[in-house]
Amino acid sequence: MPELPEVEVTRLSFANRIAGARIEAVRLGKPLRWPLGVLPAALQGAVVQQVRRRGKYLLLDLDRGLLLIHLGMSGSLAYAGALPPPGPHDHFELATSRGLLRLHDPRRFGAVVWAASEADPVARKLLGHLGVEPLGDGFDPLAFWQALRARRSAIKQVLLAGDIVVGVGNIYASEALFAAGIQPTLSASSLSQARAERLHGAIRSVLARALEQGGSTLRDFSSAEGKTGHFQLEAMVYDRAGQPCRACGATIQTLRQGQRSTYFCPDCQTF
DNA sequence: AGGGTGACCTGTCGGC
DNA sequence: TGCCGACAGGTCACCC
Repeated sequence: MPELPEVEVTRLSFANRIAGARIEAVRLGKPLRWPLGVLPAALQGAVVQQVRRRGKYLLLDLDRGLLLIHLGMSGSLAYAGALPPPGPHDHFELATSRGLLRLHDPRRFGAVVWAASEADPVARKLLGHLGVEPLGDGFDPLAFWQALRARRSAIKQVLLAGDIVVGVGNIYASEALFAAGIQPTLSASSLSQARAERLHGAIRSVLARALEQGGSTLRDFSSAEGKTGHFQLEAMVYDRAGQPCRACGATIQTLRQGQRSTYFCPDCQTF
């Protein structure tokens, strides 16, 4: 479910409410990804100071260390004063002085990892290679083009790799490439400066619009306060194979890149 | 180092 | 109805 917009929507939906909460108990379900050490008993009694986001990771800053939460493919958080009894896919829960924070993740590709700090090797392994934040000041058009020039893979796969720019997943990669008029199979290194700058703008505008719409809810995504997203209703290409392009009427096509589906318009994406 | 592949998991859907 | 393969919002370890 979660690309940058969904993760950010999730963050915004509980960050203010959980700030200052003291962790009173931890409940674990089945193991998630990267069981990097057992969550330390020190978690108990720790106070959540703020919630940040880096790429698709949520970072809960505690008064001792930080908790990295990744939603994987199927994860979502819920945060409320009370929640229904945990189900078979609820694999992590914090009981705090201000309510319950629960991770629901059927496929268990998500992760909850504690690190002493961001300099901790555990945190660096997960965050250290990440590219720039697409909605931040560090996402520069010229630097983006120069980074792309060094990569011979297909532009779609370079976007997904996340080491140049973070947060763009399978939905928004297809959408941004459509908005920029670029064929997903084009080698990243062959983008002109003008096209790279257009893609830079497209990534920003697509992610910002998705954020405004509360993210995309394809199956079961919802924010920590239970709200679903609506961006999927205005997707131009994602999950629209065989349907007419909303811009030109041509039939939306699909192909596989790195075992992921890519959607594109053969008439609008010609560069 | 960049690039390609398989692996991790569970649920759902379409076809036979 | 039942079974079986393909596919689903991500990312890492592992090869060359």
